[in-house]
Order: sequence, then C-alpha cells, then structure tokens
Amino acid sequence: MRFVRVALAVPLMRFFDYLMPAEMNLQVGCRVLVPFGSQKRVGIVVALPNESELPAAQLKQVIAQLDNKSLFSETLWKLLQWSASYYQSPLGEALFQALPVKLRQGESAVEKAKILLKPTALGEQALNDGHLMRAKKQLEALQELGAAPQLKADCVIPSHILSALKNKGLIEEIAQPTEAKTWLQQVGTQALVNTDNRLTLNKQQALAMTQLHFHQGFGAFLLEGVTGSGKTEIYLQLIEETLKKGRQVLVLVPEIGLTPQTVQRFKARFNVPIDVLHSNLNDTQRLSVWLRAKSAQSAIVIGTRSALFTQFVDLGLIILDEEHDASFKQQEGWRYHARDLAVVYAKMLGIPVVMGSATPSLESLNNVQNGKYQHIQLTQRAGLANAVRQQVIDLKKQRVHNGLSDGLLTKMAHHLQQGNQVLLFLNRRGFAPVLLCHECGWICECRHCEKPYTYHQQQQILRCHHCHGQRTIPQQCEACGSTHLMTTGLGTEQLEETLRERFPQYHITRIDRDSTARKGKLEAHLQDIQCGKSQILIGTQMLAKGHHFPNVTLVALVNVDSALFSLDFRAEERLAQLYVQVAGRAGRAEKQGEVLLQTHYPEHPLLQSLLSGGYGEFAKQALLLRQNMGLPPFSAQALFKAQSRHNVEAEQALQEVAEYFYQQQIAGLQILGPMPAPHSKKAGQFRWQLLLQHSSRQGLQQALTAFHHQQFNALNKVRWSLDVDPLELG
DNA sequence: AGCACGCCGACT
DNA sequence: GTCGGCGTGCTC
Repeated sequence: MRFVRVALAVPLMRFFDYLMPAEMNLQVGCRVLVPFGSQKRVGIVVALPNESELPAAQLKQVIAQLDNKSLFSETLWKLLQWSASYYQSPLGEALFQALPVKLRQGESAVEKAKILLKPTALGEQALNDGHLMRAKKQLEALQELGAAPQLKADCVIPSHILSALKNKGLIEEIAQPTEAKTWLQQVGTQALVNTDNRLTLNKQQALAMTQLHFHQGFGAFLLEGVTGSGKTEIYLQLIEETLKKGRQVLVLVPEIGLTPQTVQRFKARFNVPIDVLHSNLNDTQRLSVWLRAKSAQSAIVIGTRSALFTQFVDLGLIILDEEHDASFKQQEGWRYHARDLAVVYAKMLGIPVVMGSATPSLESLNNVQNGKYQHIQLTQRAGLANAVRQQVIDLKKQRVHNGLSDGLLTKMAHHLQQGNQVLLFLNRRGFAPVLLCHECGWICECRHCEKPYTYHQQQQILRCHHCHGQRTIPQQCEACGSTHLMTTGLGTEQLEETLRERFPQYHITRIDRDSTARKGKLEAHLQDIQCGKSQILIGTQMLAKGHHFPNVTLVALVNVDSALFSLDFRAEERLAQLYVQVAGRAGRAEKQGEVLLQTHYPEHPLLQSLLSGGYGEFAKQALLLRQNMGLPPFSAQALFKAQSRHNVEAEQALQEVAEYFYQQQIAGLQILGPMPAPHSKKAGQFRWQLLLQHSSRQGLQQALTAFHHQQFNALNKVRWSLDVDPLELG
C-alpha cells in the first residue's frame, strides 16, 4: 500500500492523504487529480509517506497522475516551502500561485507538438492546374499555404475552411518535432548584442559595473540612482555579461513599469529570445512563456511580481527595478513580497540580484546599513536637466478654497498664462481625515495613543483607530482657542469643481481610479495631456510614474498633511518617494520647473530634511525615527484582518485572537487592536484589523506558528486573513 | 475555496 | 406548497 500526501489550493493549513494505485509512479512535485469531497481537484504531491494518520480504509485513491516528474525545480520548491512558512500561508496556496493558471487547472505541462499545415501533392496539383473549385475562400487559403506552410497555432485562416480543405485531401497536418531549440542554439553564431545602441558608461557607472561584474555567486545589490543616472544601462550591460556566460536572466518590474518602451529597449539591445509576461496575456500565452523559459528557449523573461516563479534551466541574474514599489507585494491570498523572495531565491541559487531605485525603501536602506545588501550609488545625471525650484506654502492663516491656497492659485495662474501645464497631486492612499486648527496647526489627538483622531463625517464624531476610543468634535482649538477647525484632505472631484470655477478658460483632466475605470480611458486622458488639450491635470499616484509631460512646469502636492499625520507609519516614506518622482515631472525640457507643497506644518522635521537634503537625508532621519519608535524595519509586524456583514462578529473574532496572544505572554510582543480597518465598511462588510508587532522577526514567527495550531471559534464565522510584513496599515 | 446540507422568508 | 437566500460544516 503506497500513500501520497497532497497539497490542494484551499486555505487550509493541512494536507490530504490518498492511496497511490499500483500503476502510478508519483514523485514529490507532480500534479495529481484527486477526489475531494464531492469534487475532483488538481493537487500537488508534497510527500510519499510510509503511513497515514488515517486508516487506509478511509483514504481515497488518486484518480490520475498528471506529471511524470516534478514541475518544480529543487530550488523553487525550496523557496516555496520557505515562503509558505514565512508568510504563514498554506503550502498549497503558494505552490498553486507559482504555476500558470492552465497548469493549476490540470492542463498538460508538456509542450504540444507544433502542427504544420501544408498542401498535399493533390493540393499542389490543384494549385497548378488552377482547376480549383467555386469555393473562392478555400482557394485563397490553399494559395496562402502553398506560398508558405503555416503553424496551426499561428494560422488565421478560419477553421471551417481548413477542415474543408483537409476533407478534400488538399492539405495535411504535419507534426513538427517538439525538440525545440534552446536560445543559445537559436542565436548560434550571431552576435548577442547590438552594440550600436550601447552607451558609453561614465566613470561612476563603470565603477558600479566593475563591482557587479566581478562579483561571484550570491550578492544582493541596491542600485540607487536618480532618474537619468543610467540604471537601465547598467542592467543592460550586466545582462549582457550574464548572457555571454550562457545563463538566463529574470527582470522584475512594477505593474505600471511594464510599458512597451521598456520592453523595446531590451529587445533593441539583445538578439536573443525575450519573453514578456504582460498583464493582458491570456492563460495559454502565459503557459507558453513558462514552458519556453523552462526549456531554455527564452533567454530573458520580463514580468511583474509573479514572474519570479517562472522556471529556468540556468538562471544567472535577477534584476528588480523600482524595488520600493508596493506592487511587488501580493495583497491577497499568499501575501508574498517579490523583492524579499527574490533575494532569498538568489541566495539559494548562488546568483546576484540587483535592485534598483531612485528612492529606495527604508527596508532596503536598512539592509544596506546592516550589511545584507551592498549599496551602489549613481549620483551623476546624464543630460542637463534643470534643477527644479521647490517651495513650501504654509497653509496656516492663509485663505484656502477647498484645499487650494491663494499662494498656489496665484502660481497656477502665472504658469498657465505662460502657456504651460500644471499638475496637481492628491495623495489619497492611506487617507484618513484628521481634525486640525487652521490658525496654529494644533491636531486633535487621542491622549492615550498620541495619534490623531480620525474624523467621521457621517457620524460627526472623532474616533481613535488605535484604542477605539471616541470623542465629540471640539468647537475650539485646545491650543490657541481659535474656532477655525478644519479637516485634512479632500477628493479629486471636489478639487476639480473648485478649479473649474476658478479657471474656466482652461481645460482640466482628472486622472484617478474613477475617471480611468473604463478601459482605454487612461490612455485617452494621457493623450489629452500630451497634445496640450488640457492645461490643468489632477491626479493621484497613478500619474506619478512613467509618464513624461514636457510642458508641465508646475507640480503641486496639494495635501501633504494627511501623509505627515497618517495612521500608517509608511505614509511619510511614500510622500517622499512621490515627491522625488513628481519633482522629476516638472520642467524636464528646457523650461524651469517648480514644485510646491501645501502644508500646515512647514517646520515638520522630515519635510525639512527632504527639502533641504533630498531623499537620502530624509531616509536617514526617517530610519532613525523608526528605530526610536521600534517600527519596521526595526521590528516585525503581522496584520490580521477580518470582515463580516455583522460588525460585532468581525470585532469579536479578532478580539479572540488578541486575547489568545495576551494569554501567551510573549515577551516583546505588542498587540494593537482590534481596531476598525481604514475603510471600516466596504461593500456591506465591516472590516477590522489587529496588528502584532515584535522586536524580533523570529519571535513573531514563533508566535504565529503556535497560533496556527490553535482553533478559534469566532474566526470561523468571518472571512479573515493574515498579512506578514504588511505594507499598508492605513 | 467550493460544495452540500439545512433552515426560514416571499413567491407562482 | 417550493424556490432560493446564506449560515454551517467538511473535505483524505
């Protein structure tokens, strides 16, 4: 009697045992079809145990074996094992998410034989005779195939025409040998690289290159370089070196970073097969990319987060661009961070991983400080971009019209009159309105938590999202007695409204989630901006990256206060990153650019260090602050989330979890909450969260592992999740 | 997660 | 009378 232990794509921290029929030869990593309750499911063999906990009579038999050998390389298997345990998610979820959808569904992982369509002898004869039929379409198709045989997969001739020709014996299908050429064989004796568009490195770049190139084995490199400092050229030359060794390369980019221009740059440089995992590839195409990389047919794979799980024959280098970008973190299910996993993976493989950014995450900068990453800095800008002028507008005691100060409006009018474009940014992420005094900047804070109360408009009440305390809205400022209290933050729509009244003669384009919901809308809006149809642009984060607007000379961050006093401790970091990106948007052409920040707190130390010392100085200060407060990366966090249509149930479920952790009396563990989640009610669901923080990563891991061995009744009643290293708390 | 089973309200 | 809402429990 042989047993198989199977992982399934279910959110359960356990496996299921089955009996292996005698004729099967299953190995760890193979897919199987198994009966599961009333259904049949695809599973992945995780072990071949000698016995099962259940008596054999209670075990069902494997229905079918789907693979002859493991679908996972030894290293990828190890990585997925490691990460499932690190992120406290079932192994099955990780294994399945690492496979293309088609394979999850049980499709064959063997490349289908390519089928070539060509005329038969009879078909050729028919062509030569010209005696063919009244069926004009069929004749055209036959002529087309006669001119050049086509692969069935790429063939655009309608299938009914093909089958008609086939039935008449005029064409035949010839199976091509599946033995596909590897990328090295395909390249053959051709040059790997188009040297004509290779740039000469400046001294700094050359030094960086040397450092990277002569490095042996595993190495994690943080390549920090301002826009225009030539990071991409370093990537390209490093890739070149790797390809020369006959090894493959993986390039990971953020979701919005995967533009045709980026890909074009790679394709223009290398004469090797490059596969791109676009968001608009269908499942069949994704499977095909996966198979091509696994059989070494492609030399370079470019993709977002999940491309990390592409399999290679001989991966020699991982590049991860814009490493600070939040889209590398998976936000549902198995909540992995592709950057962190890439480093672990590179270490397992003994290869270098290069992470680039103009504004590195504080986590990565800390990893530089503690010696885990090597820092390579590029400070020299190519070209002669003008330094932008920056200015802070102190909102205190100024007249403010729906969030826009007199000062900003005057500046706008000035830039618009000169025929330039103006870009207004609203950072709404992690947004929670705070009540403050317009005269002196006093903030209404919870006494216990020293955190700002969140303003709840509908209920007309202030709530502390840390201790769940609440209070009525004060009439007067408690510092200066002023009655001029206001809330931070406003929506893009409100802003648009005000601007329309103020600048009726100019066209306004608003770019946010709502205005770009329909497909193609974003492109249309961008087109309006590019061609100069719009003069005033209002946008959120979406606008910050990747787009070049040469006529924008004024960029304003309208709502900086909500980031400075956000409930999410990462808000300042995001603001600084946004600021640097945005500043890069202003006056890239010959024109002098200007960046404005509106705030009630021009003296805020982090803001000061950002403006006077740039991102580097900001990061240094912010890291010190994090250290003093014991926040990540100087502690580890895990976030429980629960939702239910009954408010009490969601809260109680997390309360039960919180009480469990209190009882464990784990030294160094802080338990914060349960508290209402930022969007406390969404789609009829009440959402709560509970934050755990531990001074040591290991301590937190142990606590969480112990937690998973426990049963919680209240948790069964709600939808809940656990996010290790959460990126968004607010 | 999916799916079956079971229990109550509003329909032909 | 039953159709279907979703709360509950289970899956080797």
